Amino acid sequence: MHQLYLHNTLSGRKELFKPLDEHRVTVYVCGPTVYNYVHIGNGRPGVVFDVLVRLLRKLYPRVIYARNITDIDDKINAAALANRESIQALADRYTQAYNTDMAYLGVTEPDITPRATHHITEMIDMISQLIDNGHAYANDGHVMFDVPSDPHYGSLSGRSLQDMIDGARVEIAPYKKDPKDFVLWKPSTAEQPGWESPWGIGRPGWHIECSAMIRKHLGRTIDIHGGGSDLTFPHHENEAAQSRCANHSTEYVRYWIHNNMLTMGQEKMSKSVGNVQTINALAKQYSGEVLRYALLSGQYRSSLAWSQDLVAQAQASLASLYQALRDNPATLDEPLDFSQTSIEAFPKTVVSPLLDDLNTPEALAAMHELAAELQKAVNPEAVQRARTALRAGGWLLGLLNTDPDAYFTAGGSQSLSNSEIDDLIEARNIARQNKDFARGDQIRDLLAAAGIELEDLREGTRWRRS
RNA sequence: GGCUGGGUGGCAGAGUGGUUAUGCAGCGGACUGCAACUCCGUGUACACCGGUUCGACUCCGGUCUCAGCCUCCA
Repeated sequence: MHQLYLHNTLSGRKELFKPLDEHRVTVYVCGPTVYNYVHIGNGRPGVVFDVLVRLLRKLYPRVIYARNITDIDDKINAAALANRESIQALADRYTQAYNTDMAYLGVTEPDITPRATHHITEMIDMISQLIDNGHAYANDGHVMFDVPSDPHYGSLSGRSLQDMIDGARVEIAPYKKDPKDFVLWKPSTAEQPGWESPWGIGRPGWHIECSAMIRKHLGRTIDIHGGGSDLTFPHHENEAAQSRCANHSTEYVRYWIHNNMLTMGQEKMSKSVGNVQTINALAKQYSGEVLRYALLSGQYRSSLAWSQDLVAQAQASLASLYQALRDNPATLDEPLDFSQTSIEAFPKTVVSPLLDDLNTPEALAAMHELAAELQKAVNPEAVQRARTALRAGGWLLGLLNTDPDAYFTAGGSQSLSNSEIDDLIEARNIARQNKDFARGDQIRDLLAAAGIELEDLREGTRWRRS
């Protein structure tokens, strides 16, 4: 039996994962607010939870994975205003861009991608229930969640109400009964997007969308809720409080999983700091798998130092895995899609670290061991066995999805074409046969200058773009 | 100030009470006309100070230090 252990923010420790219903495992991850291109830091939860879901699907017959799109937000309003375009057009454009970026990183599409604007009714219903339950109050067009009414408030982020009073920077507003109360609904002006509600034309607060969409699509208690560690407080704390109170349930999320941040130098990569690298921009220089490898090179709960060096190392590391596949071609037809393959058929050395709180660095280390085995395989059976193991492990991590030859020769449209390269290689080999090594080296230098590296093998000359 | 989590070799990054993960980079060798690819070999580590222990990088205490959250944020 394969047992999955996950670090649960709720308990602060690693726990054995046991879903509420083995036949219906529910996962929700906080997606982006769509007002701009997302940065590579936003890509981390996308990739991490993609690996988790791939693994869960091997362990359980049915997994329902939802990742939301936040398309109501004051930053969206501001960006649309600045661009002089409609809020919806802007949100749609960046939703599209986000989907493109995630696909580039090899992230499998979630089963459900709920959008906040499509769930206003559900949010209003939930807010009404909170008012009826005595956990929320309407005041001056606002509806506020009554934090002191929730006895469990603070249980997720591990802070007491007293902790929060110390040095609190919460906004004190006249419509709040308690400074910690947070907004469920707020009034909109004519320029702001607004919806009819029992409290006037307005729009929802930040946290309520997740609560309402989870209840609608996944249920009152879900197994896993993921997101960045910077969402733990206040977002997830508030979300959990309102869901517990609205659902009359003590258990909202069984396992809270939070990924740590990417850093630039010593500091967190963050839009507000401005030290971000968008996936869109990185995609012009690096393949999606390289970026994905770089993201997986650190365990998700550790911060990861993002740098050009890191990506370069990821590129070289990934190339060595592909090189093993390229050096040892398949001896028979092999599958590339392992989505239907049973967990037993995957290499244990890759699966075991993943079952232990998604230890992707150790899983990648195992991948390199498998690549070394492949390089040293002495007969066709051993080659095929090692290849299959490497491919399967790669599938679980979302890597090695490309044909190795294509991986090394793709791209570089602005330099030499493949046929030009082939012609030059042929000319060089003729020169070499005639012992005209000066001419041969001249051609090799010419190709090197164009970013083409040659590898003379027994079977012939092979090339790759550097 | 409160709450979290860290400090590992040139870089990234796992892990373990006693056999120097892994990758990238470096160095030596084999292969090669020379290279590249590949293979073989190889060096540099566990912030600091105490304690527990036959033995600690790993456990405990303290010090210094870094980051995250407490405001939007993946």
